[in-house]
Amino acid sequence: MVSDGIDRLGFLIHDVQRLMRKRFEARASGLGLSSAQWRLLVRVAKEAGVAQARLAELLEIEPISVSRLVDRMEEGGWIERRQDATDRRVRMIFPTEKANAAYADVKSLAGEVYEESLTGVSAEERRVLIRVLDAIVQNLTDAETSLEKMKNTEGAAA
Amino acid sequence: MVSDGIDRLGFLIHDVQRLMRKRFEARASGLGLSSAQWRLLVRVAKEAGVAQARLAELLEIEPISVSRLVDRMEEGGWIERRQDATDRRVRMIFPTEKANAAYADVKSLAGEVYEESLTGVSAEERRVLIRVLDAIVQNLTDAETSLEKMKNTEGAAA
DNA sequence: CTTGAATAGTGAGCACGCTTATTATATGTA
DNA sequence: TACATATAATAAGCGTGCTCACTATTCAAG
Repeated sequence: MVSDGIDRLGFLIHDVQRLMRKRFEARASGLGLSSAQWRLLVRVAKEAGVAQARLAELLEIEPISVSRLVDRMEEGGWIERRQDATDRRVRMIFPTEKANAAYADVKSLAGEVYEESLTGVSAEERRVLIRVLDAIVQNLTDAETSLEKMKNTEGAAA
Repeated sequence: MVSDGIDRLGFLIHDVQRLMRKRFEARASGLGLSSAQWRLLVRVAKEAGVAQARLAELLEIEPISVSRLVDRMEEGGWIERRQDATDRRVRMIFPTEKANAAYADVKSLAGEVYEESLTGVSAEERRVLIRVLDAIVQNLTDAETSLEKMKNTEGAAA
């Protein structure tokens, strides 16, 4: 069926993501913190000293993307790299004082963007939205995982 | 309130967008068509001869981004630029035969990704999802517009 | 006609994601 | 111990978005 709007799902998600990012960054531009940097900072604030490889898992991006992001954030004074004493391959990531000081402000700023986005959307609709988005993430993550596992099984079987 | 999950809205939207894009491109990689290129192609298929500036409006991206995208799509043989006879500034964009031939296939492929994403999501939940996403786009687009227009005039809300 | 503003498109250069490949270090095994 | 494999991080280079600046062209006054 076409009239249900599902055929626009990809376009809608794409538009919403872009608009929310732009809105957030317009507000946070004074701080010099992008939305990608904010996502990383949330993780680092909750788990100071986390390794880059672990951040890549948590953020579900590639390790190389974390490298570059951390480069810019270190330059911006948001985080710092430290050597792990027991494994010299590892760079542990810590938030700076600047990051800790800004954290609460940026979080409330993000909340404002969410509220602005959801103006006129009922509590029940909000619950459904979050539930469905969670389900989509689950569906696509599962599918990805099973694809990867099939590749391995294929190799073993052959 | 934190426990309703709204504080994760930005992260969720971001994750869903990224996962859907990756999933689409994994399937369309054989064709050599990215999701951004597919978005543009949908517009061009519906309105052959559209100017780049109009495409930028429709896709809600900047004209320079359209330029680059059209460069790559022209090189990939998906579209072609033609001069407008009455306004020599304008480049009119037309789909190629290759694009017309692939259109139905790619569209059904996109539909598959949507269905896969929404596995286990009820018809009612899907309606709510689309409705709320539309509302968010409206809220953020309106806000953007009104911000620009109301830079100097405070108050006087409609 | 001439001038000035608006519009269409593009160049340069940045952020943030990716794939592929490389280096340094750990770890498992013969 | 020595060698193969796995893991952590980075380098090179691409796609897609952006801002800012620029050229070419059209249009609106005068």
